[in-house]
Amino acid sequence: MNILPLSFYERDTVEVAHDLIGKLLVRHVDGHYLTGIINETEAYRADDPACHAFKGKTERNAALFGPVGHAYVYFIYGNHFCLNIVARELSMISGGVLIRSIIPCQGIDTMLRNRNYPPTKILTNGPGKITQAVSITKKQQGVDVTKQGELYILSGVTVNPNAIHKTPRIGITAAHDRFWRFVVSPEDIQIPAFSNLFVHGHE
DNA sequence: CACCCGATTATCT
DNA sequence: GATAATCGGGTGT
Repeated sequence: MNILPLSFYERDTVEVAHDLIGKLLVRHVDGHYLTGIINETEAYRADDPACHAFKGKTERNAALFGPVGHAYVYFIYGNHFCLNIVARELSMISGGVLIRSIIPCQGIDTMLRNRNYPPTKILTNGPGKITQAVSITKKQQGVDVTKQGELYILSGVTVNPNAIHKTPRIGITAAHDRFWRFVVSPEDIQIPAFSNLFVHGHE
């Protein structure tokens, strides 16, 4: 179980979005580990009208132009935070991968409390739900997820490529011909019984 | 389960 | 002043 290195994120944004499926998102907060397998992502590339960075750099989207492997967090609809990981080829000026859904693994009790006890099935199946469940706000703006700290990503599990579906991205009208959303149903992810998915720390 | 709609505010024009 | 990479509650099938 290894942390994903910088080089993982220094590739085409769409490729990284695809490859993040099956990886383990780890949030370490208040002495608790809150983790889940990433099962839905979307790519947003600089050359793409749907990307926040398409029209250039602003205060809000600045992190998208920063170093790869760092978090870009934005606030939307007056209520919700959404988590992206900056990823791009060196030739691209910006780009990021929106984490849309995770399968809760560790710290489910805390995540349930953070979300006011919904059915576990819908605990973290949306970008705004994930950030609420694992306590991510703009305080995590720019966090380096290639370093073991408050937020990072581990290698996770292997996913059958045939189980990963490609669709247009959710909630946008621009560039609907780009199938840059990647999703796999929880049933199609094998989580080994005696897996090393459990993250251990000093508690 | 599918669709519809209102809430709520940081950010940009 | 308008907009938004969403959510949850409501209604109807």
